[in-house]
Amino acid sequence: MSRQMVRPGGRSARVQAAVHAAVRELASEVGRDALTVPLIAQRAGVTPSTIYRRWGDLQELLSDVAVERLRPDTAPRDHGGLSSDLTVWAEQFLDEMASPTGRAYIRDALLGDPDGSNAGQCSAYAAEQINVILSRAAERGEDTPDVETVIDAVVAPLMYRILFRPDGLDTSYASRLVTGVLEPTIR
Amino acid sequence: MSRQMVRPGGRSARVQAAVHAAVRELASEVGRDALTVPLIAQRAGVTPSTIYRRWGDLQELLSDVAVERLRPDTAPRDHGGLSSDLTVWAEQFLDEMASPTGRAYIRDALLGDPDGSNAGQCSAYAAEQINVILSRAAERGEDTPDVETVIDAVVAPLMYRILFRPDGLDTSYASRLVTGVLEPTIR
DNA sequence: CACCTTAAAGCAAAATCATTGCTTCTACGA
DNA sequence: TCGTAGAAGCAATGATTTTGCTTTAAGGTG
Repeated sequence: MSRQMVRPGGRSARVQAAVHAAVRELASEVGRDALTVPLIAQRAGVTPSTIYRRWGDLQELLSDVAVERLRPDTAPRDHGGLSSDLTVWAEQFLDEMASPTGRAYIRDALLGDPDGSNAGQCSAYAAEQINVILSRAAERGEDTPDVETVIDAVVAPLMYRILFRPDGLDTSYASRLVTGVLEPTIR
Repeated sequence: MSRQMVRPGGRSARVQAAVHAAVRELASEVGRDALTVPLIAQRAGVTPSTIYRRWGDLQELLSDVAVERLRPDTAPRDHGGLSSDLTVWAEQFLDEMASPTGRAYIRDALLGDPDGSNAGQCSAYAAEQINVILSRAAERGEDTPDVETVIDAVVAPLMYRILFRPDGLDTSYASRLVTGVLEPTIR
């Protein structure tokens, strides 16, 4: 019943692809805020009622598209050590997510998401990336925190600030968080 | 130009109060998702165009109301010690925010918020509460972390999970986070 | 391979919502 | 007390959303 569970390869899949493509195209042409269901439908060669019946409303559609765009397209780079792997990853995560575009995607993903599954997917992407980094480090014999710890200590603070306090964020904050989780000290 | 900066005591203030009240009443009567601008306008004894002119759209109005409802109505209770003060506060914070109602308010606050000021206000509320707790502890001579640290280590993880992974949250998670920030240990 | 079944898409009308120009009201300052 | 300007009301217009019904096509069955 999930929106991703359409009959693959059939007309439904074509419509989904066309609609998603239309959203991405129009978002870059006329801007995220000018999107409307009828506009998207026209570009996708589809009737508006199809979109309303499948996605419910514009927000849910945008949420779907946002999750798709927030999926990492590549495994985190290997820099030969846990510390640099995590630092680079966190800095890049912050860069991408704190940009106006990134914030818009995050908000879209959170918004049209009654059951929280889309937001959960975003979190799962981050967890997966971190898991890759930690597993690699463990194979090297490094001592590693577990994924949940990194999420609490790095991802959560980054996300919190991106969403609630977008000012004064820079990459040094990300690296400080990573340092904090990797080198626990007595305060 | 902020929405709070209306002429106090005049007609504008009455309208604002009536509209906010209408939103709260209707939200509990027909449910958050059934709210529409015309419905709210009718209940508030106001024309829809007034709402559109003043707030722009439904989302911004809901964002305003949400921030108002997320404002703590009371200072955190004093339990005589930093650890219990913070633990109780964090558990209550989680309770309120993780409920369906609380999540809806958070999302609304984040949503209709082009400039991020409403979300920033929410964060400021939490920071203020924590500041009260920490100041009290400092006066007692307790050793305290600073507000930013508590936000990173307690508030951010709670918020992250509320927003991105609403499943499997319980009060013990909140107290674990508090313990973590107050009693730093070498992992 | 032809035929059924059914989920999804198209179509079009109706309802609802959003926008806007213009008028009227009222709080505030001189 | 009066003038002014910001805010609200009103009403017409335009856009979006919803809905009943029809048509299409994917996937299963004999």
